[in-house]
Amino acid sequence: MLTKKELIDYCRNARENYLPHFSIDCVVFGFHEGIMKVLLLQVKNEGEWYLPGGFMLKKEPIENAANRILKERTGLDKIFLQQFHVFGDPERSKAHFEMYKDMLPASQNWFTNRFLTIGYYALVDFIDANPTRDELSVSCTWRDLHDVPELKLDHALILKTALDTLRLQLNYQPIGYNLMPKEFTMPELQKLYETILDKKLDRRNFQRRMLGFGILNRSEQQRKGGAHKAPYLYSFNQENYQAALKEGFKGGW
Amino acid sequence: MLTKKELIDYCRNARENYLPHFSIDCVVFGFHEGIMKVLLLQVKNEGEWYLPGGFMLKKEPIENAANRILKERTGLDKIFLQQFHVFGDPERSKAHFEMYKDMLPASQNWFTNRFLTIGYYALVDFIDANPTRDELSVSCTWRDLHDVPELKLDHALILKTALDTLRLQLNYQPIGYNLMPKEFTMPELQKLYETILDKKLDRRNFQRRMLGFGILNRSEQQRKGGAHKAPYLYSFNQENYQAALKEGFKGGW
DNA sequence: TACAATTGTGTCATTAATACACTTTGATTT
DNA sequence: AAATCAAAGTGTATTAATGACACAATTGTA
Repeated sequence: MLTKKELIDYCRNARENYLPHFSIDCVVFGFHEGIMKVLLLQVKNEGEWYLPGGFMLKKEPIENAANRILKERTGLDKIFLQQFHVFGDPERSKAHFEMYKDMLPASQNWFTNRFLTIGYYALVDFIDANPTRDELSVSCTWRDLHDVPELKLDHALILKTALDTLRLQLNYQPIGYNLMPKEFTMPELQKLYETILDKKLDRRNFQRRMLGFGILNRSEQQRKGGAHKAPYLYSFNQENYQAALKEGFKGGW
Repeated sequence: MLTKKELIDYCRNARENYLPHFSIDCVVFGFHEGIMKVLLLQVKNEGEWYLPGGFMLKKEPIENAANRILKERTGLDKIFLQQFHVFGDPERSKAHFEMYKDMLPASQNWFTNRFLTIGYYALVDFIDANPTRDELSVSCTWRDLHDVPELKLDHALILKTALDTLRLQLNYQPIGYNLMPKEFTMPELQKLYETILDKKLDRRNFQRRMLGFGILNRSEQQRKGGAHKAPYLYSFNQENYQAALKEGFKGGW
């Protein structure tokens, strides 16, 4: 919770620079070696958690704002980022900013505004990220997806919707480009899918299907050094990958 | 184009009632007997066309606003309505409201605001609808999807995105509930799909697949009176239909 | 040198999708 | 009343995709 002075400064700055009534919330999914986490921030003095988010500069494209917010929290740039829904329940933020209600008159109080939030989800390799808290939080950390604490506002709904959308997306979009190292093995890629879907897949059928998409190049080299049979290395075929991102995989009608 | 007096009234009313910077645009697809149209309005004195849209009351849920706008333009209620994207290019409305720039100071001029628009698409039977113009338009009419005039703002992009989303949706969502009469024949339903996809489908394979979804009940009766063999009548199985709307049809992983 | 663990590859059975062909029916024509 | 036409019902052979499963190959370790 902010002090009155902090609140005044925060609100003045916000009113000057940001488009009112809009916020952006990012569900940042972090992957690495079969682990899936989500980036969360913890509110100062309260212990509650929330999704990384922020506001849009008055003349900033939405996409840029989402990228900027993501860069501020993770240091990462040019990552997979996708708008998936707008959450606009008029009461969505009311209860959570009650405490600021009497500190400032409503006309100056940024937090008593109604906010609609545009949900984005991002996929990153959490090894590359450098989680950085914002001015309202005490910490910014990766949390295991199976161990997500209570979230404030409607952020639990936002997270769930993002996950549902991501899983649906797997059916007609390639993923993995900046989640995997340049070269990776098929079992490694499979682990990514299993992690997102939270279920085991058959090794052989996975390989067949994945190769069928035509977005992988197999290197002549193999990954030596493991304790067992050396797996082949693959990389994404950029041309086909980008094409598939646009066109989507086959599908239905 | 509005006169100065009209502009002043319009802006005063808007500022009092609506949430600034937000608009909603609806792509209303109208179907009937194998014809697919889209609802468009024509600007007063200009001839340009645009999608039905409007603003959100200060405390109104987004969904309600979209429904309200749709009801105002079509008289229809409780129809399939789905949010699909937010369009937020900071310059998206600039050029189109140039003419109002000098009529009113920016602080009072609703149109010089930056607007982000939330795109919804709706599916209706255009026989049921009663197209009604809004105060900025001279007419509100159904236009054949193959004969869409030049649209103002980014409405051509919005329309295209809606259509792409709808076609994708067909793969994992049932549609047709308020587009078909209570009872309909399989060829009639097929025509709906063909119209949306803009391509011919095989009669026999369509039937097999559609029945496989399990959302249809076949009536004992047949539709007599046609010039040829009497087709069976089907209706949607509400329980399964609603379930499929929520769960989606099977699909991939 | 045998072993354990992991990867590569293949096959069979089942299901889904595609491409067709023939029969049935009911009004219309002769 | 019989023949005809056009639309609808139903079926089948072929191909492709998916799911379930088995075995051989490789590599470091015991």
